[in-house]
Order: sequence, then C-alpha cells, then structure tokens
Amino acid sequence: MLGLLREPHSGYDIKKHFEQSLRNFWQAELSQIYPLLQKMEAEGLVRSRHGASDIGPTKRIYKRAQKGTKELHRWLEEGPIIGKDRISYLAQVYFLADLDDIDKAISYMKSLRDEITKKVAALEIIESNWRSNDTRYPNDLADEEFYPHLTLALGIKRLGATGEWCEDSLRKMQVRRRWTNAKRSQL
Amino acid sequence: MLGLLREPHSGYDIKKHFEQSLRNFWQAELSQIYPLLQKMEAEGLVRSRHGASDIGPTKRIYKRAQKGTKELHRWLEEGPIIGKDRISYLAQVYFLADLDDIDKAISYMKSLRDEITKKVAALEIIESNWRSNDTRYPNDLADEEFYPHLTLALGIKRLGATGEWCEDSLRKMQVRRRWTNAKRSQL
DNA sequence: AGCAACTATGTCAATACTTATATAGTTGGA
DNA sequence: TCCAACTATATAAGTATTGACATAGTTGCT
Repeated sequence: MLGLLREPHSGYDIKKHFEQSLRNFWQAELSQIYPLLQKMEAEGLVRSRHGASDIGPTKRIYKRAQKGTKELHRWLEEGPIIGKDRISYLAQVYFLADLDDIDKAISYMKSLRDEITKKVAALEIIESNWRSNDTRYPNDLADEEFYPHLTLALGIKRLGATGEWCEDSLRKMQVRRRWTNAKRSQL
Repeated sequence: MLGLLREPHSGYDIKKHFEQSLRNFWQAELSQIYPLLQKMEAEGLVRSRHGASDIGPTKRIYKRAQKGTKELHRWLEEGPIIGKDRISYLAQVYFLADLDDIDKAISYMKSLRDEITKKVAALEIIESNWRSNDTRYPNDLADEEFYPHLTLALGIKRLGATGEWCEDSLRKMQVRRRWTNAKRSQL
C-alpha cells in the first residue's frame, strides 16, 4: 500500500489496484485496507485529504508522507523476501492420493489446467493492451511501468510453465490409471 | 494438517513436514500448529494419544478421525483454489522504481536470482535422492509419493522459469541503465 | 561442569486477514 | 418506478498467523 500511495489514492482505488495489476501476487479486501490506512495515518506514514467524487460519497484521498517513503525504501533495501510463497492448490495436489480415486484426481487436475489456461489468456490480453497502448514499448517504458511490466511477464511465464506441468501431470496420471487397472484385473 | 494426519504425527513432526516437503507452497509455525491441533481435536477431526520419545519430553501423537477424512475430501472435491497465491518478492519488484536508483534495483534482482538459484539446486538434490532411493522410479511410485513428487516437479519447473526471468530482467535493466546514462549525458 | 543444539509442548500478545453487515449516493436499464 | 450494479467508506466478529517467551529433557562437545 505504501508503494501504491506514491500517487494519491482512495481506499477504493487501492482495492482496484489489488484486483488489477497486483492480483498475480497479492490481494487485500476493503475491510483490511480501510483500517490499515487509518493506522498508517496515525503512524505518520501517509496523509489524507478529502476529494470530491463524480459519483457516490466523498472520497478520502491518501498519499504517502516522507516517513512512508523511508519505510518503503527500507523494506525494498532489505532484499528479496523469499520462502513465504503460498500456493493453495499445490496443498491440494499434494494430498490428492487421499481420495483413493484416480478419476477424481484426474478431474481435479483437468479443472486446474482449465483455470490456469483462462488466467494465462487473461494476462496475455493485458500484456497485448500494454504493447498497443504504448508506442514506446518495450524499450522506452516509464520507470513506473517498467517494473510492473516485469511482474506481468513473470506471471505469464510461471502460469505457462504451470499449464505445461498440468498437461504433463495428466499424462502421468493417465498412464498410472491404465497401469493400476491392468494390475487390478490380474488379481 | 488433516492431509498429513493420515499417518500419526506429533505437532513437532508436522512442523518438520512443513519445513521439508511442504515448504514450496505453505508454511506454519509451531505456535500455530499446537493450538490448531487442540482445536481440531475438540471438533472431532483428529484424535490424540501419548507416545514415548527417544529423547526429550513425551510426545502427543495426533491422527485423523473419520470426520477429519470427510472434511479433507470435501475440501479436495471443492476443486482447485486459485487466485490466492502470494509471492512477496514480486510486490517488491513491482515498486523497485521507487528507489530511483537503477543500481540498487539491479542488485536487488541479482540477489533474487542468487536465492532462486540456491533453491533450485536444493530442490534438485531432493529430487535426485528420490530417484536413487526408489528403484521403482518413476512409474511405480506409491500413491503417497506420486502426488508429492508432482508438486516437487512443479516447484523445480517454476523456480527454473523464475531464474530465467531474473536473467532476462537483469539484461533489460542493464540496457535501461546504459540508455538512461546516455540520455543524462546529453543534457 | 557448562554450553550449544536439538527434541518436544505449550502460552501470550500482537498483527494480518476474511466474511458479513451497514450506510449512502449515482447510473442505467426493464 | 424499481432494481441491479457500481462508487465509496466503515465497523464488528471471527479466524489465521507470527514472534516472543517459558519449560524441560537429551546429546555431544569443550
């Protein structure tokens, strides 16, 4: 949130950023955003002012204070935070054997593949819009776009790899099913 | 945890599983594990008994109850949980421009690359041990090993892709630095 | 004997996060 | 006119998670 508040934003705006560009690696609900903004203001990390809205109630616009910028830079200069990734569906794959039903496991993997395929397609559309909207692409992107674009590229690359892994796993699972059935009919 | 408790384990054992096989996609602290085991026992999802330890205090051994198995299967049959992934370092990359210092950004990316390289190496060692310890590899793995092995394979594949992306990004950043410096000296 | 490292269980306080709920104005369509 | 969808802020209750601390036995090294 400190990163986003280099530019002035309302809580509602911030939520939109989480739903759009940040969703590949982080998410937050409004009910987490609003109290956190208040807390950060109390700590002097951000400052707020009122802003009119074209529509709906008055906005409260937050912007990072000098102290907030310091804190953000401190965090960035600590170096990469690794080993805290969380991928929920892998926890499910890990225990798929428990179902004791390879057909259920295969349909799980198929729906995972389908979801991944959808997400890759969605990200590729975002990327192609980026290319066409910005004639300077790719070498002359502004700083504020360069790094977000890198994270998008990784998102696409990782999802692509994950999709391949799904196909690969499905093949292995199907071999396994045939093999298990053959073994069973020998009894 | 319900997945792990198909076999009897103590809280301490479970922590070790999180540190070993599960660490690529989930983690948990002992201070989360112990209270959760108690809660799950109160809910009838797991049962516990006492077990002697070769060393240290008496263990409390938990095992999944029928109700816990039902709950696990319900969760697995809900289908893949997607869009809740969390990758902390990408949040940092996204805001690297804020540092306003491409050299700092480049060293960030270099240390990210180094960490990724280390992790790939570590996972590859685990994978090669798997191959050599199990002569039946890869077609005849037991069910309980087949799916964990799939998640390991994805971990390696994704980290590999991430490593490539780091190199790629570093190249782009270095081009960018030269370009920015050239522009500056024109002034 | 002392100490570090490891096994083992647990609590407490604080922070992070989710889900449900309340409020209220605007826009556009049926 | 009503209703759905969207803009906009906020709180309450509950769950998840982390980090610090407390306790205690064992092993191996110095």
